[in-house]
Order: sequence, then C-alpha cells, then structure tokens
Amino acid sequence: MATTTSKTSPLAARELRAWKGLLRTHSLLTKELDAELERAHGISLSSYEVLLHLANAEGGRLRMSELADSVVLSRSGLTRLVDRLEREQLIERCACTKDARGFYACLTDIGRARFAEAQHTHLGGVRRLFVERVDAAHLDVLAEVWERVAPPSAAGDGPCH
Amino acid sequence: MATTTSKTSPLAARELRAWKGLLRTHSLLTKELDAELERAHGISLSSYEVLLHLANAEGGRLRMSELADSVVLSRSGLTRLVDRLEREQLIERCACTKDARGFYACLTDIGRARFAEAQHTHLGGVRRLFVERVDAAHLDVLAEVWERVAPPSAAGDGPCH
DNA sequence: CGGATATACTTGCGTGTGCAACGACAGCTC
DNA sequence: GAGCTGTCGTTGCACACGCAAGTATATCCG
Repeated sequence: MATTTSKTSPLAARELRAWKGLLRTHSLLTKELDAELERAHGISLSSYEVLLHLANAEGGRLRMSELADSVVLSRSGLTRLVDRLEREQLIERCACTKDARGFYACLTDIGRARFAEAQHTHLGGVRRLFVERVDAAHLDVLAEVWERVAPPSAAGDGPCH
Repeated sequence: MATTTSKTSPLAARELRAWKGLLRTHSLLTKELDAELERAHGISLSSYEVLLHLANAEGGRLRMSELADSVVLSRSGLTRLVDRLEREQLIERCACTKDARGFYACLTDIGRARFAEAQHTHLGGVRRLFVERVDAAHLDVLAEVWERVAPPSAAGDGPCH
C-alpha cells in the first residue's frame, strides 16, 4: 500500500513529490523573478513587494508596522529595507501626526514610476513562469490547498513576531 | 470575464491566490519546520537536508559538488555549511583519492544518529503541517503542477529519490 | 499628576548567503 | 613533458536578515 503511511515511516512517493516540488518551485521562481527585477529595474523582489503594498494603499502610504505585517519580513528587516529604498528616493519616511512614535512609509513620484515599470516585468514573469504553465482548474486547486495549509489572515497562523 | 487576463493587466483573482499562496505557504512552513529542528535537535533545515542526502548516499558520503547541486545552496554556501557541520562532528571531509582537488563529505556515526532523530521530527512536521491538510487527490495535482512549472531534471534535484 | 506597562520603530550584533577572485589540480593537445 | 583550459573547492567581501536590547512615545490606572 503506497497510499498511506504510518506516523513514523518515510513519506509516500506522492507526498514526497508534492512537498519537494513545493520547495524546488519556490526556490526556482523567486530566484528567477528576483534576478529579472534586479536586471531590468535594479530592485529586489522584497523591494518590489514593499512598493506594491504602498502603491495599493490609500494615499500611497502605510505605517511601518502595517508594512512589516504585509511583507514576509521582520520589523528590523523592514527598517533596513526602507532605509535602502529611501536612499534610492523611491519612498520616504513621513512623521505620523497622530502618533509621534510611528512613521509612514510614503511612495514618492519616482517610486511610483519605478514600480509601474517593475510591475510590468514582474507580472510578465509570474505569468510566463507560473500561471501559463498551470491549468485554470489546477490554479483553483492550488488556492484551495493554500487555504487549508496556510490561511491568509487567520489570527494565530504564525509570523506574528 | 475574470477567467483570463491580457498580457499587461493585473493577474486574475484565481491566479493571484495561487501565486501568493505559494509564497505564503512556503514561508510559513519552512520557518516553522526550521524552528522545530532547531529547538529539538539544534540543527537548521539546511543542515538537515545535507545530512539527508548523505544518509541516502552510497557509503554515507558525497562529493562537495554533488552535495551543492542537491541542496538549494551555492558552492560557497555549502563550503561554510560543511564547515559548521564538521565543527559539530556530524560529518567530516575525506580526501578523494581519485581526484586530489576534491573532497567527500562523509557522515559520521554521530551525524547519522542525529539525523535519525531529526528525521523523525521533520517528517512528523511535514505530515502535520502539510500532508495531512491536503487531500490525496490534491497531492497528485500538486506533483503534476510542479512537474510542469519546475521539472526536477532541469534543476539539480537529488539523485536520491 | 505620576508611575507602570505597552507599542513603534531603530540599532548592535551574530549569522547565513551569493558573487567574484583565487590556488590547486585534472585532462587534453602538441 | 610544457602549456592551456576547465573543474573543485575555499576565501574575501558585501549584503540581507532575525533576535534582543534600546529609545521614544502612548496609554492605562491609581
């Protein structure tokens, strides 16, 4: 019987393929997409994600903490990333009048323009490397799987540090 | 008309869910699995993967370059990781008689024992966090998707499985 | 008000990583 | 065998990251 495994035996072949493939695919795709963004626009995938969230946010600005929660990054990691983006004038820190402890990360005009260019590259890459190679029905299966394995905004699901 | 998108428009909702979910799931799972291994056995997920490949290899040893290709790691990254594992006496470098340039990374008895313990933890984690939450049929879909997106033979996946 | 506690970042430090340059050796050609 | 070229693995360097500690401000409560 290859369909089930006990609690201590090795994983069955199908389980192993599903798991290893996830690791391999993630590594390959993020590496390639990151390299494309770096080549074409001089920004990393992490930077892109920050710009993305800011571009979608009301007024093109977000509190540092909101941003850190949106991106897969620790608080200190975000501080440093925002430092770099500020140095490149893609975003700037703006004092928060409501709460003197906090800052807004604000998209600059330069940042918005750079993001628009980068988005074109990035979406093209995601489509070419991922979306186009997967049946529509399978995309829905993937969404369902992710929903069960790592639900998006469930309160207790992990990277809350 | 949410089923298709042009080459330049944003991704459709299903595409976005499938893609973002992949990123989120990978991040969550590797972080958690890494933390479990670290807590229970004092080794990282990268270390675990090196020990895994060595344990599955003929004679418990592998050339540095074979190892680097098996693991998602650069050549220099592997050099440093092997340094650390050697310091912990989990593996050791053995000269290669056939080719004086190269080394074998050899699993020690300590390393084999530690791996056996860690494997128990790791497989349990993969099952608990991933396999058990996904239907068997969906696991097969995943395997098929990975096959189309990132076929194993193209990148260096292990000779092991 | 005033002190205790909580929150929003930032910074110091250690770690892990890739790239490029390097020395050592193998394999081929003449 | 001498020289060229390619491969194996290591090292110098810079960078990105997380954790824990630090600073500044907010909030709560007596």
